[in-house]
Amino acid sequence: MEQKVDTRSRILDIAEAAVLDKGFEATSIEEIVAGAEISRGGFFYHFKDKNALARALLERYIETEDALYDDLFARARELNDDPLHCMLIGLKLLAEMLEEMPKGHPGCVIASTAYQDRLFDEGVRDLNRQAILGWRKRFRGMLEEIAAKYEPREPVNMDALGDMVSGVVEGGLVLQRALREHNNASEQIMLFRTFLKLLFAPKPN
Amino acid sequence: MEQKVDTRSRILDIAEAAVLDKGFEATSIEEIVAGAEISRGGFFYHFKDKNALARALLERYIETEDALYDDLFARARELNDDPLHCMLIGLKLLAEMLEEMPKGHPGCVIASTAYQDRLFDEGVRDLNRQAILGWRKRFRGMLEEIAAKYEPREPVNMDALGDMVSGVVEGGLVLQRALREHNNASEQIMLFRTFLKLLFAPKPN
DNA sequence: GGTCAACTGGACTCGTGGTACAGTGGGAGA
DNA sequence: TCTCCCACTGTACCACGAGTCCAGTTGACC
Repeated sequence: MEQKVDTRSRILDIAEAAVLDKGFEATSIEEIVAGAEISRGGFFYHFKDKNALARALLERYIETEDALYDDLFARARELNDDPLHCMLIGLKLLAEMLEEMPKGHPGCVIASTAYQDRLFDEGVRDLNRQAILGWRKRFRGMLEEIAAKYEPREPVNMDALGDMVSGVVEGGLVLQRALREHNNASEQIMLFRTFLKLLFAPKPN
Repeated sequence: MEQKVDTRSRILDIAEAAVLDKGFEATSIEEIVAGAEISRGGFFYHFKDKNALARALLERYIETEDALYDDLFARARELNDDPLHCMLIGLKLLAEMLEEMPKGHPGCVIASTAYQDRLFDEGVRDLNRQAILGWRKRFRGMLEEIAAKYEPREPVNMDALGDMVSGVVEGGLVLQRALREHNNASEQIMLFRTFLKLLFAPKPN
């Protein structure tokens, strides 16, 4: 039982690193089994095909990402009870976290699968969709709390504003991947933070 | 001579549509030659391998994208000479353009290649990089013009702010791809526009 | 009539995904 | 201690797509 869990998650670890490094299609089962020191048969014992691997990878990724957001904004809330300040602190923490990663954030599995989605079945695509909708809901909730207290200085679509957190992170990750820089995502988050500050700043009367 | 150009760009047309639809790796040479009604030999006569195809695709994409931005902001400038208003009009036009595409924007080749970049050689990756750096320069220039006239209400990193245009578009495209919605990118651009409005709004004294 | 660019078409190699299945080693339960 | 089953190993095999090689064809133009 221990070994089962062990091998399976070892496969996932190796696969995740490889997929984030060079993309799903470019990662061969051969190199995964070599890295995990198992046989090809062993791989197919755990995952019926590459699609099943993709699904497991996505599930795990979304779970840890969600946990990370939970933790981040819980800490922010401890530091300040005001919804706006809590959001601003949370974003700052997120930006710092992204920046502290020595090689930069590995890149988001979401975007990576979104652009290769025909390789996957409907289930995987739906997982992807649900993850983003989940983040929309999460951030939209936080933003509405803010808006209830501080009237926005310009009219905004709250769903879109909630999406902007994911969008800015995804976009930043695309940039830093393509540019081979390492702090674009965190800078983009900080700009979004500035946007929120301006949007919800109390009107000078 | 005519036929050469004709066949080559016919290949590129078919390949571009297929790549944007399902990703580079998922597009087989078989289907490209079937679509273009040529033989496999004919394909390899024009492109020595898939990498050469990717490069040509990227070059063409970047060229048209640049031309589009040129055109868009030239029209915006005609409508209003003030740098801030010109930028705001240009962004509005961009958002409208994205929205008018019936099936939504096909998705950006940049992001798609960024997440599969190990399939390509250094040249293709560099092309990608240069394109984004070009956009950074373009938008940074426009933003500096604005900042010279309207003092920003919050300190911002101008390179990052220039990148935010690309980032917001790329991020929006990732979202609409994954969500299967069709106006996320344009909404994200409109939010960025609101950000600029707030950032450069003249201070009430 | 000869040359060359732009192909066609077929045969072949190689890497990768995926199937099938027989066998094995070790731990848990009877 | 025997048995069973889980978690594999190892091998053989197929399909498919990328890429190579090359011999031959067609049409334009000098």
